[in-house]
Order: sequence, then structure tokens, then C-alpha cells
Amino acid sequence: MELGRFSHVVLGLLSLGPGSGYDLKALVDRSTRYFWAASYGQIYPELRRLAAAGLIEGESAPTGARARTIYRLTPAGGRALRAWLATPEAGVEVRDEGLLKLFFAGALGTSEGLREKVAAIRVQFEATLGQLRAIEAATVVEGSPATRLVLDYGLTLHGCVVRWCEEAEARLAAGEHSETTQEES
Amino acid sequence: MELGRFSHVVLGLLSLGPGSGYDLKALVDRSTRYFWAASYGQIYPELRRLAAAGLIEGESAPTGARARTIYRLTPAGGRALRAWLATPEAGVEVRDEGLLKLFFAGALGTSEGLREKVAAIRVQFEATLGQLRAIEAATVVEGSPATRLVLDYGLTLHGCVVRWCEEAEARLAAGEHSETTQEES
DNA sequence: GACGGCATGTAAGTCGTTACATGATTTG
DNA sequence: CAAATCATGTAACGACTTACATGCCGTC
Repeated sequence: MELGRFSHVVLGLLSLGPGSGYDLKALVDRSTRYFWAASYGQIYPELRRLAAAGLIEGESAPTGARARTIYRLTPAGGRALRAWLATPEAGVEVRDEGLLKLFFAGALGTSEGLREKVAAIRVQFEATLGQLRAIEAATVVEGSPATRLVLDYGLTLHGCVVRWCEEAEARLAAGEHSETTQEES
Repeated sequence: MELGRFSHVVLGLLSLGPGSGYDLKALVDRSTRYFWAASYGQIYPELRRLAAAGLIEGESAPTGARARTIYRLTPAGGRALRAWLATPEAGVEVRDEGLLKLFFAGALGTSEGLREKVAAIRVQFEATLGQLRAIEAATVVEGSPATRLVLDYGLTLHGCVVRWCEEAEARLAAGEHSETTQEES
């Protein structure tokens, strides 16, 4: 059986603890979604495929009459996860509409347009930064070293973007947009 | 006619100057690809759609017997581009396999595994940073304020990630992985 | 005349989102 | 008892990549 990129996300999530498809979706939405989103349309079919392949196993655990299946990693699933973790190749794909708009903002003709697009990027990253801080506050004790490290990464990076935007906005407002030579290292 | 997200990329690229599908692909590969990639399989069909919609127009400009079509924005295309630029909504989507591996690296059991994953991220961002610096060196004079701003964004951000990785690696090597309380602001 | 770059395209397949459909349980 | 949340799923669509196919041009 061929494992897709998303298969490893499910294996990884289940390595943090057993859960239902619904649980996984909720977990994704407050963790990996910032660097790897997932929808129900992916999760449920993937759980079935992985169970059929013997990498995870589901146990029926209904709440009253409400059907519910809790999945957990099998030993084979754990091996598959660690094998994937051991491979070094890693790609980053980004689709950033805000940067795209900034990149093409010259078509607006005004330097005011540039500043607005930078501000839009800042507002968006400030919002995400706020979400990450809320997650941080809710995670003070729990969380593995790995997940805390990734949260720290997110906080640092979003902070960097916000700071860059503030500085760029200040420069643009000061009208220095024609000759900004880099002076620092 | 419905414009997809990619339509605006093509309109934007053509707003920087006319070009063939081949030219656009080459331009994407040294500019927007870091935040919005594109393949021939998207570009050529999209050029036809936009031409059919009257937002761009193609002019046959063969090189000898080699067919070649140069596209340029029409006034309607320019309006469509500016209308899109004026909308503030902007989303960011990221698929980062390196962060995913770091996030799940707890399954490796060793703190050594964590450091390796951070190092892998650093190596990758250093490589991209090198590419961005090469683009910067090749762009000293040309380039609009907007495109230079985006390049600066990329240089700053990738620098931030590399620095974060270096610090995280140092912390992990020092064995501080169990109790790292944030002390700074 | 071989190789690398120019130039255009298509077909198949993967990946992923959105919207829909259904129904149980808990909480205010 | 209404609304939010829990819980599972599918169908249709759109987005994007990969691999393939073709052939000209310039240069070494």
C-alpha cells in the first residue's frame, strides 16, 4: 500500500495518543493546521485506508447510541512513522495571497497602496500570533518537548513578520521607498 | 467568467511586462515561487482562458519557425488586477514537511532526533536564503519598490528561521530540553 | 551532430476543499 | 426545547503536479 503525505500526519497524530476522526480534526485545528491543514474529507477516508493496511486499528467506543471509533497506532504503524521521520527530505510549500498582493502592488500606482498591503500582512500575522499565544497559555504544562519547540518556532516567526511589517510601514510612511540600502550585517 | 486564484497571478505577472508562457514560468521560478509556485500545466491553459475572457491578449511573435505568443494585459485585465489588489482578504497556506517531522519527532524517543530535525530545517532555509541572496545580487538596480520589498521580506524571514534553528540546536545540545522556561518579554 | 535552452502543450492522476447529509448528546 | 457540540461520512469540484510528447534554435 502506498502512503501519501497525509498518511504520515495521521500516524503522527495517533502517536500522540489514540482518538477518533473527530478528535484528530480538533487536534489538527489547534496544532498542525498552521503548517499542515486537514479536512474531514481527508481524515475519514485516510483512517479507513490505514486501518485496512494494518498501520492503525480502530475500536468501537460508542457514546450511548452515537457511533464512535477510537483509533490507535499498531506496532507496524509506529515503525512506518519512525521510518518516515528518519528520512531527511522535507519540502516547504507556501501559498501566500498577502505577499502576492504586495508583490504586484506596483500596479496600484500609489506608494500608499504598498503600505496598505504591508499593513494587511501585519494584521493577519498579528491575528495568528494571538492564536498561538492562546495555545501557549493553554499548554503551559502538557505538551512534549517537540510540540513545545514547534510552538516556539511559530511564536518567533510570526513575531518576526510583525516586526518586519512595522519597520517597513514606518519606512514607507517616511517616504524612503526609493533608496533603502541595507546597513546591518 | 470565473477567475481562480491563479488567474490573478498571471495578470500580475503580465502587469510587470509582456511575455510568453515560457517567460512567465521562468519569471515565477525566480520570484513568486517562494510564496506561489506554478507549473506549465497551469500557465498555458490559464493564458488561453484569460485571452478568451479579454483580460489579456496574445500576439504571435515567432522566432524563425518556432511558434511564440507574447501576451500582454488589456485595459480590462488591468482593471481586474487592481480590483483584486484592492480586496483586503488574504490567506496563507503552508505545507511544511520539516515542521511536521519536528512536531512528531517525539516518536523517535531520543532528544538527538529533535536536534536532527531542527538541523534539517536550518539546512533547508539556509539553502533558500542563499537563493534569495543570489536573486538580490542579480537585482540590485532593476525591480520595483514592491518586488524589492518582498525580496527583503524573504531575506529577513529566512534569516529569522536560520537564527531560531541555531539557537534551538544550541539549547538542545546543552541538554536543556526538559525545562526551558521563557524568561524574555 | 549532440546538447542545452526555447517553446508549447496535454493527459492522467493526486491532493485537498466545500458543501451536503444525517443523526445523537449535552448544556443553557 | 433550542443551540452547540459530538460524530461520521460522501460527492462534486477545483487546484496542482508529473510525466509525456513534440519540435526548433544556437553553439560547441
